Amino acid sequence: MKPFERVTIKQIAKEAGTSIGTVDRALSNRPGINPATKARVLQVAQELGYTPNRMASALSRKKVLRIGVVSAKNPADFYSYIDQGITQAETELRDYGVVIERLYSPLLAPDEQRELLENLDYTKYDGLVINAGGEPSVPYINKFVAEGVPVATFNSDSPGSDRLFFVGSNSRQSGRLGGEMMGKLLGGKGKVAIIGNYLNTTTFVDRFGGFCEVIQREYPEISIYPCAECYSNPARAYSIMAGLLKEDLHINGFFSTGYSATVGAVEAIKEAGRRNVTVIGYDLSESIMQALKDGWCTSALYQDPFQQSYQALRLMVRHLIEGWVPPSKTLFVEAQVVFRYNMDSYTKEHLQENPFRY
Amino acid sequence: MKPFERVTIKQIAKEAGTSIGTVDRALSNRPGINPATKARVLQVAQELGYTPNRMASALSRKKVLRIGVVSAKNPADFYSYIDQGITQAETELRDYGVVIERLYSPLLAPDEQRELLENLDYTKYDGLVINAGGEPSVPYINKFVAEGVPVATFNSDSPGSDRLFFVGSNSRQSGRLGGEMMGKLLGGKGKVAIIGNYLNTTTFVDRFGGFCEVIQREYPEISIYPCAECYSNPARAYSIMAGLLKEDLHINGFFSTGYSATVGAVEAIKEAGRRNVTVIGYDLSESIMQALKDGWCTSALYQDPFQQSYQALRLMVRHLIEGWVPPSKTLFVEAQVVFRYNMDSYTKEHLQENPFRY
DNA sequence: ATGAAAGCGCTAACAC
DNA sequence: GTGTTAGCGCTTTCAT
Repeated sequence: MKPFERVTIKQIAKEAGTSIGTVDRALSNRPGINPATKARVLQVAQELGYTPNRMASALSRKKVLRIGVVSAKNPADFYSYIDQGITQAETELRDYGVVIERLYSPLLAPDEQRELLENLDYTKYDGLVINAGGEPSVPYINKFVAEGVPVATFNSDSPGSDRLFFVGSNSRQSGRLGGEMMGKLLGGKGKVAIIGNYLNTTTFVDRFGGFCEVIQREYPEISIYPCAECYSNPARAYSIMAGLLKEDLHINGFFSTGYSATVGAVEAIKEAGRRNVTVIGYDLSESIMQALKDGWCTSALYQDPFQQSYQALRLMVRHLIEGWVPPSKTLFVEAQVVFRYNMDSYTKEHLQENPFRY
Repeated sequence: MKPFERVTIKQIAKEAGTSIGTVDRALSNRPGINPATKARVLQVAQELGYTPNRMASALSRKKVLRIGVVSAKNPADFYSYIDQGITQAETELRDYGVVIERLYSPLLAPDEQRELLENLDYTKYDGLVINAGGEPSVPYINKFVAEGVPVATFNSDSPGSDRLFFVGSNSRQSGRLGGEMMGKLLGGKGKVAIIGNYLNTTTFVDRFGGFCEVIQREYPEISIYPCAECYSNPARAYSIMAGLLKEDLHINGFFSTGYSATVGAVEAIKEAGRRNVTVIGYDLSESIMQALKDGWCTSALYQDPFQQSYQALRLMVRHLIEGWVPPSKTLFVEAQVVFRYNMDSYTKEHLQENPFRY
């Protein structure tokens, strides 16, 4: 229990033979300072190993940093995890004077997002963190940035935009992982069918591409059955799968690259009672967890939505407070491999009472 | 950009018709206050929805919270990850006036830890976070706690002690996961050999128990070959494995429940050129990652040591500052399933430049 | 261009 | 038992 030991601006002022006001001007890059004094102060700060006290800074700012989070409400199954990440960031960042405002549309549909962004009073915010709706959201993001409000995207990106960074998953990488797992689980031979939500989305293309890359290179005895598209409709995925299973094409593996595709596919396999097929899906929900438990789904690849919103917010605050800039425009959170016996960590109840996520 | 909107003690004081000093006495549970006034103040605080401003609190404390972290240096391969977690916690918690002191012995051997704890001037610390050495460390931990210095353990526990909580992995659960993966990767049949570091440690017993539980219940066609002990010596694990492979007992799976066991086993399999065996190991290192890449190791179960030290520190600070108490004495971090194509996220380089771990 | 001073919300020391 | 006051390190405003 000793007094604070960190270097303060006061010490720098003394050392540099000036006042704390001037030190602040130098450190915070504010105008009204002689370049020579500025250089000297910076030099001293460097030598003393000064690190700013973020708490004192936030306290004296006397203003809150207001951050708007644009996302959706449904399907609640999925978005509640995102919301939990936001809540976590909210409680942690409150100490830094950060206030978060949720701006949710019912769905993450292009129209709904457009309307929301159209009517958004962006001048109220010091930063915007957006679960973006792809191409249609680009002009809005660019406008916000042009007007001086930094934007970060998460979960779903708007690649061409001027956003500062994107926090999400590496689809190509997770596709490769899926390929490897499928290859190993099938013992290197068989026939696998692939079903996706929309075949023309980059998410599908990347997951599919990664999957095929590995299968073709490392598991030549596994063939890939041409893929089907279910338009994010579990019922459609179900009927496609049911059809495939009936034809008996000796398919022993299914790779479904999206949430809805996984739900529908699993349902069909359960209905057909086919225990001898290996199913690798994406994302988690009550129904997928049940399938994991009952053995109708072999494994799920999960890209922790909690982490995506949580980290995007943390980094935006770092940008706003410390002027941090990302090393890359795209920041990937690790995909989690979920089997039956490590599934419990991802149930909603578990997450809610997880002491590490408070 | 508006002024702070949170309720302050000043507002509570005004509302309760008293001074901020009294409010503080009530809120911080300090003596010298009339029970009646205290109740009234608490009531008002409750009504106004007061949340303390941790920044202002840390600032005005004028003291640092000094936390000692007891751990080891070697094998550096492993402990450097633990150290990274400590560094992360250190930078994040610095704002809260937390100073961390590293107290590392060369190895985590009973004698070395005992000596370190014996000579530890625990009165210097507000809290101690210990990578404990099991039973031998219990009396020391109990003494520290008795003398008023709270203790938390991480990575390795001292179960019978008075520590506030333990942050580590759930061995039984990861054993089950290993069993499930082995069962699925072997297509439900075969013979698997198990090798561990010390057969009488709880870690081994739990991992082994979880593994057998699942294999016996769900994969009756898989037989388990009696286990071998390698005393944390890779060379010994190597010779055991080489022997087993030579005898040709039709073993097609290996489950190694510890780091050294995994390293040695993988080496033997590589030497024998046996591609047809499935190996599930524990932990990660340069050599294991190389084996994953070359296909000599199928998958590794990884209990993120970074998270263990990082979270233990965070929670200890929460305890010290907010009086938080854990919901359970044992807090588990999730085991990660690592294959070749998601391995990169766990390389040291990747972790170092990971923007989420700064 | 620079210095002095007020004050953010809280704790701790000191008066009464 | 209670009120008052002096800071913690920083930002901001107002003099100079």
